[in-house]
Amino acid sequence: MNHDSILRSLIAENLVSDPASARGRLLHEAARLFREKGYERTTVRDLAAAVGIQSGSLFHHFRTKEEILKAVMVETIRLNTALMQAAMEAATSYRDKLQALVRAELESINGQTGEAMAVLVFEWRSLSEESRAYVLELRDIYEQLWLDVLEALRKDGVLAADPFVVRRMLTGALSWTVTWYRPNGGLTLDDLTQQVVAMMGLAGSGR
Amino acid sequence: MNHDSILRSLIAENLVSDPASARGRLLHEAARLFREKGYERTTVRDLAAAVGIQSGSLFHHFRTKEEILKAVMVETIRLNTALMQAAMEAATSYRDKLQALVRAELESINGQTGEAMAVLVFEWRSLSEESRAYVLELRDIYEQLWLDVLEALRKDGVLAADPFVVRRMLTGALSWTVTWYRPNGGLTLDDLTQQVVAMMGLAGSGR
DNA sequence: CAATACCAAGCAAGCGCTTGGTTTGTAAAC
DNA sequence: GTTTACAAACCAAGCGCTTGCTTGGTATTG
Repeated sequence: MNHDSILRSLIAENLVSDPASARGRLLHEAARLFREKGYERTTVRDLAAAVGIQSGSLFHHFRTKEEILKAVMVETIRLNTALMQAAMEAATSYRDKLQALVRAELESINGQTGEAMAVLVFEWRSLSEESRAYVLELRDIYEQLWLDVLEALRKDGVLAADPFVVRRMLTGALSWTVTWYRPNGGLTLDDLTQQVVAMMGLAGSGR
Repeated sequence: MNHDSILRSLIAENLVSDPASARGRLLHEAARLFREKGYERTTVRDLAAAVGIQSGSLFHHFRTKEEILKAVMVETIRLNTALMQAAMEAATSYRDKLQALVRAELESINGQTGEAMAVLVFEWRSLSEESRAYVLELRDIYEQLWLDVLEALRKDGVLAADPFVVRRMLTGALSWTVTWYRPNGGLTLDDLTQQVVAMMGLAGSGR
């Protein structure tokens, strides 16, 4: 299962919007603007202008501005959970599974869904109580993928530290790359992946 | 030089505000509110109410709301740069210096200045162009402390990875602790420091 | 008696969102 | 193959409210 076929099946199940649809294009522009200026500094007029409609017309697609933020986050988590699951299942050893997870998360943060991932990291405070609860629920599924692999590595004696702590450190380190990593800086995502794995004393598993 | 004496000398040089002064109390409350709700969602009325004055009276102390954000950030960097410098100079070996830096940064993120540090991480987009340039200038001084130590460790062959990459990964991992670490969770900052150092293959240097 | 710190009141601008009505796309009815 | 029906998509206008900030005046302090 490659990136495109996973995306297509999620669209078919109505779990994420088709990027070509009106809704999909709006969500893409929203992610870009939220990332660039922050949710609060982005006005509904900005959002509307970005897709070439009047501000009032937005409210035929979403009931509130916050619902747009929620949709950006929810669809991003859904897509990346699916991508991550596929990347992980393709690997055989737990060491390779971890490397696949790191690579996939770096990809999701610095690739196509990067803007939306940054929104997910930086704008969660602008969510309402209920939206936040729902997003956290989805995030837990995502996080469990990591913990399963890290716990297996620990049982095998490959990992000495607490899986929870390690996962949290990795979350910070990887998501922070969004603030500094630039693909055309001579450093590939594979290079980065290698450095991270090496940093954990798990180097030498090939690339 | 301990924490208090460093703070006092910075106050004497007018580089940070006395926490007991009107300005200092306002900045402390501002950091708390910016952290809790975000800069944009915090109104000047919120800020004024937090220190028990009218919203208009704020503008006798600061010309704009943004100037308050800038002051929170600038004073926090100044204080933590000084604290970090002291912590580092107290250590003898480079390995111990790194451990001291990690410990000091965890302290700054999760201790007294934690709220302000979180603001520094999450709210920089709300700064004006000029303020941002100034804050970045101060940050560069701070970052150089880290790079000097990491580069020395690399020359000694203790560290295999690129100091820039390592520092950035550490920045992410450590600043992210602000979102999950709770001191009364059975995990001390010393424990965390140990785990970080161990994660880098530099364990066994005592605590 | 000057400077500092504050209050009470409110302005202009920008905000999310609503409203009433028009255009566009689609598909059945004739 | 034109007409009719109807919903979805959109526009133009603007309402009600909140925002950062200003103003003119009054205590408080050394």
